[in-house]
Amino acid sequence: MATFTTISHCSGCNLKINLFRFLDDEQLDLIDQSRHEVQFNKGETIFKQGGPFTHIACLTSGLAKIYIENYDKKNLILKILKPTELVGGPGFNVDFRHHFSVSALTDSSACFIDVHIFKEMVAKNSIFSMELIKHMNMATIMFYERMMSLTHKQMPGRIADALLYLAKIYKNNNFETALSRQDIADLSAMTKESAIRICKEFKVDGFIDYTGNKFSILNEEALQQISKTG
Amino acid sequence: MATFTTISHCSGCNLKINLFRFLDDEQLDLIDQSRHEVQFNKGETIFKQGGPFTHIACLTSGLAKIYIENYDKKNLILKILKPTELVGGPGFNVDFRHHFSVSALTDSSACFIDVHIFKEMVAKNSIFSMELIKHMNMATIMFYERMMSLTHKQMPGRIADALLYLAKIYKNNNFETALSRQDIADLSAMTKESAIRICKEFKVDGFIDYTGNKFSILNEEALQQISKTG
DNA sequence: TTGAAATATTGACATTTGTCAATATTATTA
DNA sequence: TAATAATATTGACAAATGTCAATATTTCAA
Repeated sequence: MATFTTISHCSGCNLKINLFRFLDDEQLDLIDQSRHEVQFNKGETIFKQGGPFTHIACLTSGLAKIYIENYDKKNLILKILKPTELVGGPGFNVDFRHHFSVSALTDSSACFIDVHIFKEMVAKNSIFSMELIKHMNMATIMFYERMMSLTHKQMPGRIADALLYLAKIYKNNNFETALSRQDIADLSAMTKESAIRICKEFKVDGFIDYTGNKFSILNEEALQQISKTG
Repeated sequence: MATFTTISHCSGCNLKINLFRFLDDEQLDLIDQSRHEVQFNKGETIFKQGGPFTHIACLTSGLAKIYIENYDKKNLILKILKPTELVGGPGFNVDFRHHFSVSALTDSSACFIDVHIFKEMVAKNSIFSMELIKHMNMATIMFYERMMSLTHKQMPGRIADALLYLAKIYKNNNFETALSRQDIADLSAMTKESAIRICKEFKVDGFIDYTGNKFSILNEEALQQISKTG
């Protein structure tokens, strides 16, 4: 079960969060008063697609996946969330519902900030709102790349992208991933069988190696090339 | 060649543009002074991907496509732009470059607004900035749907989506489209041959009819169903 | 009006990708 | 620890999709 705890103060944490740099002390206090931290176990849902958008979350530890759920079972992972990234969603100022789900890939903790208070910050602090817009636009730019990768590359290119992305997430070409094979498939818009097969090919070709969930990228240039070729 | 003209005043036009409702008269005047209108011939480029993002555009007549260009030749049409929609892009507040191209599908005209002035409006008018955020988020929500359609549906589902989208653009189930078959393919993330084949199937099945670029949706429910089924 | 040039259509075929079922491996719990 | 469930892997096959080439049709300019 998710449990509640309290950590010191936002100000100790906020330096890492790009956006909150732009709040003054008073505003930061206001956020600090309203926030609360929640612990999540691996697999637990942080935001549920379709559910009410009452809080912005900041992942403070662990790893989470942001994904769109489908009528059938085919999910699409939009992004892997790592500390100390913020997650809200496009329901902000629209319908205040979640348009994706977020769930913990590992035991995690997240700070929740009341969206009304967040909204007030945006309305009252124009520097903050300009930065929020920048933040949203950067997400959109990444999203465009994602879209091109998923719609215009064949499976090897998409798996190469996924592996390079994971290496970036883990900040290392050797990483033990919390993602299942199905997650890797959901990140690459293909079936898990296909994802497994392409990974195996890369392994046979000597571009990567792995045992279980421990991956090593042995030839990053080759993967970059495959990513480009599509 | 594109030519310059002048029309009366923004205030005559702004009622139709959701966003500009939230500017006061003074701000509207400021925009009015800086704006200029340009005529585009069919096929001409309005914004070029990679180029400098100096102006926001508002399509005042005609139809345009917003698309991402690829290293090879495979473009992806993100959306069809119709009057009187605004187009800027995610380069705003980020790198002030265009991350997609926009080109006229028919002879068109567009008003250009200096992005510095636009930015000032956003910074100075919090209602306007909140609405801009809403506007951006609505685009993102539509984009998510697009992404799921393109990555998780098979070709018939994607073509059904494209045809239903076009009917919405033209506000009629009978329309003569300015899109080429290649455009329809670029909207559906497939080759033009495949797009043609699926359209033909729909025609044989009696769901649609067409001659040249004149399309009729005869059985919208069937298309909706195919869209759902994937 | 006529002849390029561009666009659209079709068919044959190869390739890519998904499906399904069988089996192996790993994690979890009684 | 053994049994069970969940996850991962593999192979055979079917279905979906792209490629290429040939031909038809339309558009546009001289």
